[in-house]
Amino acid sequence: MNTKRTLLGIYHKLYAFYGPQHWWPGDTPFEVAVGAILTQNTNWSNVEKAVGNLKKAGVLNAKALHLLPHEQLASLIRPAGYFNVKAKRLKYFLDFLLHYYSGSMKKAGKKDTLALRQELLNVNGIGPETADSILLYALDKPVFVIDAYTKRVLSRHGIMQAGAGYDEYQDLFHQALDQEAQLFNEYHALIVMTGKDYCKPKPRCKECPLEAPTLK
DNA sequence: GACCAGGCACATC
DNA sequence: GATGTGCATGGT
Repeated sequence: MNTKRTLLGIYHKLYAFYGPQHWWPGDTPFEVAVGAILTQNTNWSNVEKAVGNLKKAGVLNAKALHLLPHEQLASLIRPAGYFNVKAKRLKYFLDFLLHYYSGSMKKAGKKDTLALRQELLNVNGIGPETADSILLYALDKPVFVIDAYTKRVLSRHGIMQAGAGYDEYQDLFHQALDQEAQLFNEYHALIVMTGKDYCKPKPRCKECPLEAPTLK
């Protein structure tokens, strides 16, 4: 099987069907990074409410957010769910960003990509998907983001084994595609779009594998 | 009322 | 190393 051709074929099909996605919805790199933490296992519309609260309160910047007491921060991001956990995770990220990069995403973006990725992974509350979302969507680095949808779509089509890990999925895209942030940006966003059309795998589910209409 | 959503850390085996 | 569990709101 020619993986490169397969992945490019899927990309073009999705792009033709859905069109450009213009991700990530966020005004600044910092807002994108905050959104990446808030969206963990959460519907985006809930994240929008939380981000809206932060904006309305005038605290959507590293220093102000860092000064906010836990209870106030948790209260503002409540609509995003897991608000106590996410308040802590935001604080850990802010500790990191302020300490090493003076709170500046722009400064962080000047660091070597793989080195910065490792630094982000060392922050409690930032795992591979969140780190890569920040690198790609906030800092425009060519790092492919793997999420539950990516795994579902690729495994459902037999391109990857269902049990494969994050790095295996990511390697597949990195090896098959040109290292272009814009391509990775659009492709992952399109996978999320079509991924919503795939049923979540369940034990004894007779509908699986279900192919999304766009890929048939 | 059940299920799902753009995860992650931690405990336990 | 693999598996299970807690975290929580809001839409369908």
